[in-house]
Amino acid sequence: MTKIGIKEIAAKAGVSIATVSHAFRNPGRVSDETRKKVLDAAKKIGYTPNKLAASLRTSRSGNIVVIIPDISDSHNSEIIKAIEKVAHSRGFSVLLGDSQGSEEREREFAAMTVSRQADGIILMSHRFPFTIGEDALSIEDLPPVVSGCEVSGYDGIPAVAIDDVRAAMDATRHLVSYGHKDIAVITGDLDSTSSRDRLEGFRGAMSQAGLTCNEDLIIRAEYSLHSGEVSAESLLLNKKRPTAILCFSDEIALGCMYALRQHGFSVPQDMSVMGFDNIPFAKYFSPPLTTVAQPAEDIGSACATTLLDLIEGNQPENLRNLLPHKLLIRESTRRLS
Amino acid sequence: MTKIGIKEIAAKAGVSIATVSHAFRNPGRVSDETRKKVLDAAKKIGYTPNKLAASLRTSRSGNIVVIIPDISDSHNSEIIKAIEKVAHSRGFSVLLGDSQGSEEREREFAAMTVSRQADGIILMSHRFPFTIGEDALSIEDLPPVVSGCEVSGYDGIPAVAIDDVRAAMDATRHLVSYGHKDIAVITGDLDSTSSRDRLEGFRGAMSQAGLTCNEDLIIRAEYSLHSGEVSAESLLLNKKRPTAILCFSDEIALGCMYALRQHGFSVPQDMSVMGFDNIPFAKYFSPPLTTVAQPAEDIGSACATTLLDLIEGNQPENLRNLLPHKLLIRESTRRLS
DNA sequence: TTGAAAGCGCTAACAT
DNA sequence: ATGTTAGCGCTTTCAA
Repeated sequence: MTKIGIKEIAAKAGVSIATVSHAFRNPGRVSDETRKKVLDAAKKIGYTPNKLAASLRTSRSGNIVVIIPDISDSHNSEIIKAIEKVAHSRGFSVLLGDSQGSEEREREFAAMTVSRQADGIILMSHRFPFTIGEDALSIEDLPPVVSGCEVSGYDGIPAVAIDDVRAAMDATRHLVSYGHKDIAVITGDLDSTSSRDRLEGFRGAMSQAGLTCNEDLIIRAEYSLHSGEVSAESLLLNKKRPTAILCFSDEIALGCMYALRQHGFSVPQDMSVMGFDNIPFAKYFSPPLTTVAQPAEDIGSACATTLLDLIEGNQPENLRNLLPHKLLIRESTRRLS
Repeated sequence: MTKIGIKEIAAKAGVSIATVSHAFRNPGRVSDETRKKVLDAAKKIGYTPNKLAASLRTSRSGNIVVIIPDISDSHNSEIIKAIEKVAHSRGFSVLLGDSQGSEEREREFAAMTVSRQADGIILMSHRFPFTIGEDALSIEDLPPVVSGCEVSGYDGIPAVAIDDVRAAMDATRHLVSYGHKDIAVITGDLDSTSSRDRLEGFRGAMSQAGLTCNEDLIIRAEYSLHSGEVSAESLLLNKKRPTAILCFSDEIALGCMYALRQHGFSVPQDMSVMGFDNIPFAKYFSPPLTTVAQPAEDIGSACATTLLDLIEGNQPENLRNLLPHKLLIRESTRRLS
């Protein structure tokens, strides 16, 4: 099979390569007749443009990379699915940057913009993968980046998120309204702004309610089933037991409920448990999980839309796009009587 | 900031551009001294090679695309995570091809190989996204493809999978050994070989046990929580109720248990439920789900390894790579007494 | 409306 | 060991 490119089509259609190129991407600049001729020739000969060559020429790869700590986390995979959907609809492809929490990998993925493999970055990690100066970059010539989870310390970059402080307050108030006073919390990584904000919201709501937080009941964990399980166990060792546990992710909450069950506690009779995210499984669990829903799909879409706008040269009007959260009261929390 | 490329480094280091190129990719062909000079210059000036240009020249994008019906399905996301891991370790990037079940999208993603955006395809969907002849391709010049889930009808392409027939037999035998005779099954899409194979395994094991399958108890569904829920409800309408339900995915099983609970049935007291896959949540569920574990991570790694070998010109020795499954008996099935 | 021609930044013969 | 040079396949002025 002889290699086929724009040249072969040009020959076949009896036009110049420039015309072939135009026929494909600037249909307006060629007569309908020639365009048809070209398209026919292309179809007949089975031609697909080499996107690499076009990308090199235009310095536009048509790819975006999404840097995400763990793609198998349910909440994350919902988001990335939404990202892919809008990217695809706008002619972009998405490169998967599962960093497994490693900063080095995050930087490698981020570097794909400088090696021209990607035109922009969606950052679902809390670290910023460039060092101004050291990467020989000034802040102006950072590649297009949007954060989907509140990067710490870089105010210039657009971010999409929920209001974590208020979301955690809402969650806490729910527990308080159910009569809980001894409330434990299992956080995510406190390096991330979102976890810190949620903790702040929790403390705020507690103090507004005139309740004191018992610091021994605040466990720092990771967003995973296993971490939830382990954390719950350590909580059970505490001499002062909580009556409710607020978990900063549904996976944590589910792991937590598992551990509780293993140790003979039933939820919500013996202890109330709340999650965060509203992953699809939350509703199906037994008991169905009370949680603060994040609009995962909207977050993903908004990230992608913002990034693509940025790539296409439109600054977003507001850098902080706060999406609404929603308290979902199901059956894992109960009113203390 | 002036545009910087290999030329600038060459100038800065006082060598030719060929030498710069070699310094980066054929370290053996330059003296240590010059190489150091080049690397220093590159570092000082903040240079990263333009991979697009290299790709165009070598016709190797360094990308693979994974076509998958739903990336937010837990089992799938485990697999894709493993794929990403080995791809990354071998210097490849992965393009996400979430097809949402659409054949058209699958073809679009597959076409990324012909437009040179990807060097190969991992197919987690059961449809083959090329039509020999129509895509003006003969079977020889298909791009490198490996299937992670038994594509129907294309024997030539390497596949990685478990032995679905035997896996389903093992599952069925477990149920039978627990005294179940009226066993329902909720399948996945029967267009897929794996679902059909599982069904075949089920029937085989039933007949080996001298039991007859009640066709009314075989429900065709999709691999999702919701589909499991709906299917279980339709099962409950049946006049002859099963004592056990074999689900062809854990998500189906979890959805199924939810529906059962909603209707006042408790698992496993009133009905036994089994899943397939062993997604991380399976163990954490209440009751913990009895299931047939698939080695998701190994499947992903094997797919990626095979594909990359293929891309690098090595034919795999065997086209069918069958990985072991494992029966995991937990608490969602009970012995009939 | 169409075509000629100059690259995009790099790789890899081939020559020195 | 290093340099010269001819492209990879396309886009895009600029001129006809």
